[in-house]
Amino acid sequence: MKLYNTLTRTKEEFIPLEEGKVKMYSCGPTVYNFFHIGNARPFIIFDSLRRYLEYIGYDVTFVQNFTDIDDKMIKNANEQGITVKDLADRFIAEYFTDAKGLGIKEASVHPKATENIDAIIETVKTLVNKGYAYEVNGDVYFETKKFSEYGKLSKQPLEDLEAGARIDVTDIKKNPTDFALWKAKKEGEPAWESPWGEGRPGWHIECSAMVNKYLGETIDIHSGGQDLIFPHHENEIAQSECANGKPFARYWLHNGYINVDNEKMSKSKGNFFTVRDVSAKYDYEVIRFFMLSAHYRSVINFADELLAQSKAGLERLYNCLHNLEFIATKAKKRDLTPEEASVKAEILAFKDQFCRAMDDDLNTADGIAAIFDLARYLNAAEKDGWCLEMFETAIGLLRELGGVLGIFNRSSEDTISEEAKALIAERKAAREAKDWAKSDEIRDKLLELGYEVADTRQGMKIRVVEK
RNA sequence: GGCGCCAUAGCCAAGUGGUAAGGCAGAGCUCUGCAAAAGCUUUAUUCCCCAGUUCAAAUCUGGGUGGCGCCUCCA
Repeated sequence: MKLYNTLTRTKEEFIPLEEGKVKMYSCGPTVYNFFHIGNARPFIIFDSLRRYLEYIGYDVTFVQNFTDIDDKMIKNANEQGITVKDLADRFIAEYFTDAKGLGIKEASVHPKATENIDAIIETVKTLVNKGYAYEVNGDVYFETKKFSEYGKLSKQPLEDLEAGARIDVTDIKKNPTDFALWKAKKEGEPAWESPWGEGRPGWHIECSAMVNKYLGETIDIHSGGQDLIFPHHENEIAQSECANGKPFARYWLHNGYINVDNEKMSKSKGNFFTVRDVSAKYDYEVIRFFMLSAHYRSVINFADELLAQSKAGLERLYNCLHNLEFIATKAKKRDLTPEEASVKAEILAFKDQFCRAMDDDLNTADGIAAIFDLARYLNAAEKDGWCLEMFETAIGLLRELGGVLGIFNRSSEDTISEEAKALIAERKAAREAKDWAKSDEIRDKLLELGYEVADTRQGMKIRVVEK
């Protein structure tokens, strides 16, 4: 598999440090609010990468943190008159609700900064002892000048960064590009004991410390949004490589932004959407499918119309799947005929097409195209006499490939009310008796309840009407 | 000023040297008690513009034009 490495700005063949195993870290959310669709992109993308790596046989250890202590956490907790911990607990729970909806698997570990203060302090101590960091009035700063490779990820020479850095007259740092590892306690802030007095960790250090603790000194893949390249990931590299004296992450992966009306989504512009809000109109799964319909490094635009397009496309795939599952119930179990055997081989060839796409820097757009090609092939195939194994092959492959992308999680039954189920049964009987008047009457009744019925060759189809 | 990305049909989007994937929408057809849905077929002589390299360019090179982003918390 090839992956685009931000460190080298090229696509490289992915070779893990230890054969068959992948250690992967992805920067998680700061839990002060519901996450928005911009946050959702890396969650979905790198979940798909993880699923694909597992699919092709790797044993993946995936770590994603929760930043549960920082300026935004403190500010929001104060505004709401609750503790930082209460705020964190609430939005960690909300994270899991949305993540589950989006089909994002739980990480192997979801460490929290506040539960790893010891590891953080240890890392800061090491950096101070080795002369990479200095203390001023209870703050500890990393001295960027001491790390000659500083800027290697963002390809920004230190001099240029300094020239562009904001100069704050009250700044007590030696250099404008130095950044905080530890912040001295201010009034009303949560704090922990440390060799430099009471305080709390800086933002960047938590990731370095937790990567080290849960995955080790050198990991295979580190991922996140493009806007984390500088300064966050640059700083992580500086911290970890100076503390450990070893390479930090071998492959750096960064996803592109989501724009709204062609502008970056941001809170200051007021043009952001939380996943929770969007999920009220479009299924979580539609949001996920939308995110995967373009290459992860490209900028994508977010618009209602585009979600509607994704929804229609996903529906096409579901129709194919459900139709097959319906016909399969009538299939007989017997050996494959020679013709069936060759059709089966043609079906399985779509798996290769899918993997070729995914192997090329996680080209999910092409991967989805492979699934659409498979769906069209299956729709057009003459399936009347197929034996059970043929259906199992077709359905199995659809679910298998869909599973790598995290789709096909919908269960059709659970959203239909008991009342509607009774009416559906009644209508079925009426139709068998060719009582069209009654059939139409029940159809109208169901529509009022929010269910649209359609009579197809495969029987009665029920769909929940647009929310 | 430094670093970087993008421009392909009405819309979305792959393809990065060998003669334009896929999806949505549209059109035609099939099926059908009705309605609807679904399925099949079809839809770019052409890839922002100009010049160049090449037997061959959407793909490479140079120059334009337009758009976006990072360098400050940010996915």
